[in-house]
Amino acid sequence: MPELPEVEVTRRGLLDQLPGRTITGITWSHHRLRTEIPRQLLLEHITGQRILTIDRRAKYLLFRMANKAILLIHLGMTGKLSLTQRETVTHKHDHLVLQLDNTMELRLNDSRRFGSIAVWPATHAAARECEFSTKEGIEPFDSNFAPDALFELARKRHVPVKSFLMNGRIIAGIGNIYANEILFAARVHPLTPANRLPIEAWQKIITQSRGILLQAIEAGGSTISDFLGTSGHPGHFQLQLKVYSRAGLPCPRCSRPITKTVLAGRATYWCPLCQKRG
DNA sequence: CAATATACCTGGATGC
DNA sequence: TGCATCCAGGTATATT
Repeated sequence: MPELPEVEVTRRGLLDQLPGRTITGITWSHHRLRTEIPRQLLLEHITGQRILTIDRRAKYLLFRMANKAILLIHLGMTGKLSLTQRETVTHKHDHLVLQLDNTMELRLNDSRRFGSIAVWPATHAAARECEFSTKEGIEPFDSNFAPDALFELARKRHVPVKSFLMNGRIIAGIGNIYANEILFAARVHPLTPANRLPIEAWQKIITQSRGILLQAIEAGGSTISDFLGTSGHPGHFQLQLKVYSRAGLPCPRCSRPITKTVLAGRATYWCPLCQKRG
C-alpha cells in the first residue's frame, strides 16, 4: 500500500503530536511481521525514551529517540500507524502499541504483516543508518535526482523504465501506483527499456515524479482499499489517478481506452496514444 | 551483474 | 450462503 506519499503523510501526522512525548510502555502481538519483532531491543532501547523527531528515508520511518537509538518502521502493503486514545477499542492485526506519557498511544496495524520493525541501539545507530541509507535509492526530492544521474544509472539496464522507477535500490519511494501515474504524466511508455531513454525523457520523469508525489502528499495519499492517515482519515489522491486501475476507461487526455498488462508481476497501465515508446 | 521468479500474509471482490 | 480463485500499495532471497 504505502508508497512515498502515504509514508510522508503518516510522518507529518505523527510530527504534530509525537516529538517531546515519552514512550512509557510497549506491547506487541505474538505474530511476526516480515521479520521478527525485536521485542528485547524495544524493551531495552525504546521503552522510557523521549521521541525527538521522525524522519523518512525511502518508505521507512525513522523515530529518533533522546538516547540516540532509532526505531525503524516499514508499513509493507497494509501497515497503518494511528494515534488513538488509550481506551479506544483495539483491532485485529494491531502488532505494536507504543504507550505515550499522555492519554494516547501509537498503534501499528498490519493485516498482511509485510511491514517490519527494527531498533538500532544508540551505540550502533549512526553506523547502521549510514549502511542502511547507502542501500536505498535516490530520494525523488533530493538534488541528486537529476537527469544525467538517471541516464547514467540506466546505461546498462535493459529493464522497462517502469521497473527501473520501482527499483528501490535505484530510486526511493516510488511503488506501483505512482510509477504508473508518473509515466503517464511524463508521456513515457512504461515498457520502454530504461537504457533507451534520452536525457530529455529523464528530465520529464523527474519533473513529473516530484509533481505527482507532491500532489499525492497534499491529497493525503491514495486510499485504494485501506490506507489511513494517523488520525484515521483516508487519503483522496485515488480520485485523481489518471491510469492506475483504470483499464478500459477513457484516457483523461485523449479518451482512448487505457491499456493494462502485467509487468514483473505488477499491474501496469498506460494510454496507447499518449505514451509512446522512446 | 542483471533480470525474473518466488515467498511471505490476509482479506476483499468475483464467479460458480 | 458457501467455497474456490484471483488480486492487492512491498521487498528480500533464490534462481536463471
